[in-house]
Amino acid sequence: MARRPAAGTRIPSIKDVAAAAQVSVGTVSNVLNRPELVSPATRDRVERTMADLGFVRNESARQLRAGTSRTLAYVMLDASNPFFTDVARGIEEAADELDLSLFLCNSNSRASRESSHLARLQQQRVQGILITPVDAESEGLAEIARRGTPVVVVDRTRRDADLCSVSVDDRRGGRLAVEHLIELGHRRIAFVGGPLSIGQVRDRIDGARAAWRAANRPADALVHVPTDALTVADGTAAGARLLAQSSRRRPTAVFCANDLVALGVLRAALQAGLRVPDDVAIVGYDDIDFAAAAAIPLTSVRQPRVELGRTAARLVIDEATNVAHEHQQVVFEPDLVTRASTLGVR
Amino acid sequence: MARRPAAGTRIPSIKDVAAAAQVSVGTVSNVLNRPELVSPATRDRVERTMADLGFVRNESARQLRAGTSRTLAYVMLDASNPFFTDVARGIEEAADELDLSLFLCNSNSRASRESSHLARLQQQRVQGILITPVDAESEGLAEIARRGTPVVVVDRTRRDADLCSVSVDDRRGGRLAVEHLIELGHRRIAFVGGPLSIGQVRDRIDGARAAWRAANRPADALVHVPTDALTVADGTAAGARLLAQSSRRRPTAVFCANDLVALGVLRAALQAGLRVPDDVAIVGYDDIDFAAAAAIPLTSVRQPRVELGRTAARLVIDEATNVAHEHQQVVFEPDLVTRASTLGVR
DNA sequence: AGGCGCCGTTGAAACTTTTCAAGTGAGGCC
DNA sequence: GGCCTCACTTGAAAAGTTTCAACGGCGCCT
Repeated sequence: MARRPAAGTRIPSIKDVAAAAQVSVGTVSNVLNRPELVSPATRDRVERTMADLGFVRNESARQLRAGTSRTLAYVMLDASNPFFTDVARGIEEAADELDLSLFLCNSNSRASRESSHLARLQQQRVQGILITPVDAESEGLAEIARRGTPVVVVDRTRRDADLCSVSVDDRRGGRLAVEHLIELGHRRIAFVGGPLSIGQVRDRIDGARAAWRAANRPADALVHVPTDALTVADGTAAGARLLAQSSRRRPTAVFCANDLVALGVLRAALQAGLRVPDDVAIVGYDDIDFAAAAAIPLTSVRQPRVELGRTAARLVIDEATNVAHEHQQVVFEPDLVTRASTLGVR
Repeated sequence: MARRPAAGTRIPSIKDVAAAAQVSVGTVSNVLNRPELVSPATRDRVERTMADLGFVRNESARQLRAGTSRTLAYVMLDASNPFFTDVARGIEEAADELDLSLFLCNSNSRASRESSHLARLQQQRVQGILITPVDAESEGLAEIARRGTPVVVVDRTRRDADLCSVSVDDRRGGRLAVEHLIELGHRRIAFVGGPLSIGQVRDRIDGARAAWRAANRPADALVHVPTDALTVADGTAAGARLLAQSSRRRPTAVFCANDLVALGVLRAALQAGLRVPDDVAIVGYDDIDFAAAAAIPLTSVRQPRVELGRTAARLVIDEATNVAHEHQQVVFEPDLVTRASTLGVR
C-alpha cells in the first residue's frame, strides 16, 4: 500500500508534498484550492503524493491566513434537556448547508462555565456564537459582539435590540396552557417550576396568571410551587408535596414550567395513586419527544425547536457575512398540543 | 470607559498591543505566557493596554506555532439519547481538569456525517478524538491514529488492540437482565431492539440467549422483535405489535435493547391496558434518568456512563502526551437496577 | 577601574497556508 | 527570426503567536 510516515513522525505539510512531487508549494496549494489552474498531469501527481504521504490540511494555518474560521458554536444551557439538543439539531442543519462545522458547548446553567466557553470561542475566532444564556441581559454578550464576533441569543429575547435573538413567546405559551385548563373547568391550579431567575420560567408564569385573571379567577387559586431546577427529580419532589394535600385543597390541574418537571409531577401523581387526568390534569412545556411517549401522554406547549435553531443559525451567518445586517428579534408563536394528560382517553 | 476599536475594525494583535504599550512583541507574549519573567511595572502597563484595546489572543496562530490544539472532540452516535450526553459529561469533567475544550459532534448514526466530522477534526489538529463509532471495526479509525491523532473508541470494544477502547460488557448486561427474569419465573420472554448492525444490540441479545440457554429454557421461548432504530417511537410500535397477541402467546416479560425502546414498550403496554409488571414485566438498558422517572420506574441495566467518558478522556490524553503509552481495552461491568417494572410495588 | 552575573527586554526565526505578481516556455503569427 | 499570447508554475510575502539567543544596564566583587 501507500508509504506512510512512521508513528511519531510530524504530519507532512504542503512543503513536504511539494518536495516529494517536485513542484512548488504554490502549486500544491493551487491543487487544493483552484485545481482548474493546474495541468491535469501535475494535479494527478500532486494528489497521489498527498495520498501517499497522508497529508492533512492544517486548519490553523488556513485560518490564520484567512482571518476567520469555518465554525459556528452553540453554547447550550443544559445538554441533558432534549429541548436543547433539538435546537442544536436545527442549528446543525443550517450549518451543514453552508459547510460550516458546529462546536457544541454546555454551560450547564453555570455562569462561570459559560464565560470560559465564550472566552475560548472568541480566541478560536469562530464565525459566530449562538447561545442560550444564563442571563440574557448580560453586558458581556454585547461586548463580544462589539469585538467582532456575532452573537445571537437563542430562546430568550433581549430587551434592548443590540443583539439578534430568536425566541418563542413564553407569556403566550403560559396563557395557552391555562386557557385550556380554564376551558376544561378547572378552578384550582398550580404552576410548578423555578427558579424565577430563569427568564423562561418568569414569562410562563406571568402568562398563566394573566389568563387566570382574564377569566376572573381569584389569584390565590393559582399557586406557584417553586423548584430549584427544571429537572425530573425536582418535579417529582414538588409533585409529591403538592399532591399529598387533601383532595379538597389539592389543585385539579398542574401546569409545569417544562416537560421534565411535568414528567416528574406525572410520576408523583401515579405513585400517589391519583388518576390522570381525572384526579389531576397535567400540562407540560416544550413538547419534547418524551412528552408524547410518557405513560400518560402529556398535553404540552409546543415550541418550534428545530426551526428556532435553524433561524438563529441563519441570523448569525447573516451578521457575519452581510455588511448591511440589521439586528432582529424573531419571536415564534407556541401552540398547545392536547393529549391524554388533560383530556383522558377519548 | 476603555477605548475600543470601532465596529468593523480588525481585532488588535499582539503587535498592536506592543506598539501601544511601547514594548516589543516578545514582551507582550511573555506577559501572556510567562508573566514571572516580566517586571511588575511593564506587566501592568501591558495588561492595561490589552484590556484597553480589547485584545483577544488568536488561537490559530498559537496552535500553528505549537503544532497542536488544546481541544478534545467527542463524536457521539446520537445526541438525543441521554446516555450519550451523560458520557459527554464525563469527558467534559476530565477535559476541564486539564483545561482542554471539548468539541461535541453528532454523527446521528450516519457513516457519512461521521467521516466528515472526522476529516474536520484532523484538520483542526485536535489533541485527540473520542468516538462512539457507527462501525467499531472501521479501518479509517486506525488510519487516523496512524496519522498522529489519538483515537479512543467509546462504548465499543475493538477486536484487535490497535486502538484504545472503553466499554461496558454488553453480553454480561444481557445475561444479568435475563437471569433476573428467569429468577422471577418468566418462561416466555422477548428481546426488543435493532438493528443488529449495532454491535451493542448484538452483544446484548447474545448475552440474553446465553443466560436463557444456561437455564435450559427452549430457544424459541425467547423471541427477538427487531426495530429499525433504538427510539421511543420504534419501541412503542414494536411493543404494540408484540403485546396485541393473545395472553397465551404473549411473552410475560420484555427485555429491551435500551431504555428509550423500553419506555416505548412500557407505553404500549399501558395503552393496551396491561398491568406492569403483573401482565408484562419490562427491563431496559442504560439506566438513563428517564428510566427511574418513568410512570412505572424501569428495571434497567446500569452502565457507568460518566465514568466511561472520564476514563476515555484520560486514555486519549495519555496517548497524546505520554510517549510510553500502550493501548488498553477497558471493560466496565454493568449491574442491574431493579425497580417496579419487574418487581411491582413492594 | 575592570570584570562578572543577573534581570529585563529585544528582535528574528519558525510554524503552515494562501495569494499574487512575476517568470518560463511552447506555440502561433507575421 | 522576432514577437505575442497563453497556460502553467514559481517564489516571496503575509497572517499572529511563541521561543530563544543575544543584548544592554546595573550592581557587586575584587
